[in-house]
Amino acid sequence: MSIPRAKQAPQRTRDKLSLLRSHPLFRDLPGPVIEHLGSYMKTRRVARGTTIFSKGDPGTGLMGVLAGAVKVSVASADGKDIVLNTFREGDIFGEIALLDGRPRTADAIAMADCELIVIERRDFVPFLGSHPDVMLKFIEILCSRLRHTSEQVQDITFLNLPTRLAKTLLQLTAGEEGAQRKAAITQREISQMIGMSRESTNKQLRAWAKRGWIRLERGGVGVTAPDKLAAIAAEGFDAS
Amino acid sequence: MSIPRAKQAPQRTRDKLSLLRSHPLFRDLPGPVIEHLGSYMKTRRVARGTTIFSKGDPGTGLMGVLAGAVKVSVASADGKDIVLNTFREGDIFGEIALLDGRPRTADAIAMADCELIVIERRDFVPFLGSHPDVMLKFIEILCSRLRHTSEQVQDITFLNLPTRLAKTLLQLTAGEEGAQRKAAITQREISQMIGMSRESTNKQLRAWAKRGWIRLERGGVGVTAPDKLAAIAAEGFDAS
DNA sequence: TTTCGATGGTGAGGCAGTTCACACAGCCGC
DNA sequence: GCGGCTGTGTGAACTGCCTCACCATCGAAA
Repeated sequence: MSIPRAKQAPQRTRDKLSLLRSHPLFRDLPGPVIEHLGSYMKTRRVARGTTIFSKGDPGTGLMGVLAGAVKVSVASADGKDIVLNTFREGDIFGEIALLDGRPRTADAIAMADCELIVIERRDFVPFLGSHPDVMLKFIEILCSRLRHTSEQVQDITFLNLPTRLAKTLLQLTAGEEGAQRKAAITQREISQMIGMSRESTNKQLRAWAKRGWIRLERGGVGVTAPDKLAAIAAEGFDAS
Repeated sequence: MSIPRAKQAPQRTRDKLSLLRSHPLFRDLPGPVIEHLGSYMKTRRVARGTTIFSKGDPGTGLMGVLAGAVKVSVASADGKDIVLNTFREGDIFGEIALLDGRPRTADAIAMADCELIVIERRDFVPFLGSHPDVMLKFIEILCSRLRHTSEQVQDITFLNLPTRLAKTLLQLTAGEEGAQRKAAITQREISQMIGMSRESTNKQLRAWAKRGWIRLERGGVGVTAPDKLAAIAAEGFDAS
């Protein structure tokens, strides 16, 4: 019943080729092409907390998550962090630097032990040039990223702490319908996702825990009353 | 010496084909292809304040600015606005809805009298499919939009009012080196670009005007001491 | 087993920026 | 040339969130 420890070995639920075959980006490609791509890929295991790439690095390639979870964040001059995006099993990331060849604009850090795939830019770009259908898929991905980031701008400017927190908790635990919606994440990371201080975030979480809407554990949150949180996320204020 | 009124008729400094030929998206295309594209385009004149498209509209096409300026913004439930992006002569916008076919996620409003070009999605998508090189250009554009929006997230979360304001004033007046860097824009619009209240923005502007760093007119700002503003934008605080 | 870093919990105090309530100037249309 | 609208200017009161300064607990490493 407890939230799975992040440190346990990542489950190898899929391998390189299986990720390719099931990912929308490549799903429609003929088998030989997928195997060809697979030969370019390397896999990389990283432990929780590891920096996968840093802001300013030359963007060497495209990354995919086979197992684990990754956050993409930036740090301010005075040590604060904000999370721009998170990725989990089956997602790909790092496509901006891959596509435009410019330096990475953020850090990528493993939120749990991860297994990643890496495709180098020098291998991928020529492939891309001869596969317009894949380019179209990338365009779709970029568009959805853009919609996501622009929603983040709106959330930050329009919504207050409880609203943003409720929204984020629901997103974090989405996909685990039924029994217990829970997520393995520290409160500090949550605070960085919503762009608020750890202390303020903690106080709001406690308040909801006291009402029985969520359950708090070390390194994890469980949502027990998604409807209450959804109401706050929608109303824009905490109608206790 | 005064800031040009926004209401004056837009100068027709370029026509449809000239925009196409000079825009990075199409520059490298052969002449006949450009003329082919040109036959799909319509032009549209809109007065300052006109809503060009609204959030939720089906994304019917790609827009280009022949003359004037356009802001893309979203409104919150309680009437506040935030500007996500601005476009001026030679820019194209509305490419997200064009490319992924989903509804517009923001409003586009003419900041001055404008002349626009419009290419319908149904005309453009087939063209795109047979021009991978143009797709690559769009990928570049999307990447740079993404970098811009993610920088906006960082600015909002990390920087205070003076810093964001200084940065924005410099951007607004960039490109007008030498004599007088000025921009025709209302203070309310500036406040919406930096995501702060009009009142706070006004007070900071006045403070700088008193020091002689900027000049304020009705409907415009002139930057007289760009170096001072650059210092604030860099330092992150107002070291008077 | 002890120590130490990472995580979570909590209250007091401060402040940047908001909200509200005006007042006043230009500009536009009639 | 007269309302009315838009743009600007300004102060007082308020407030959400941050900062700071702790302490408690857990887990892993030494």
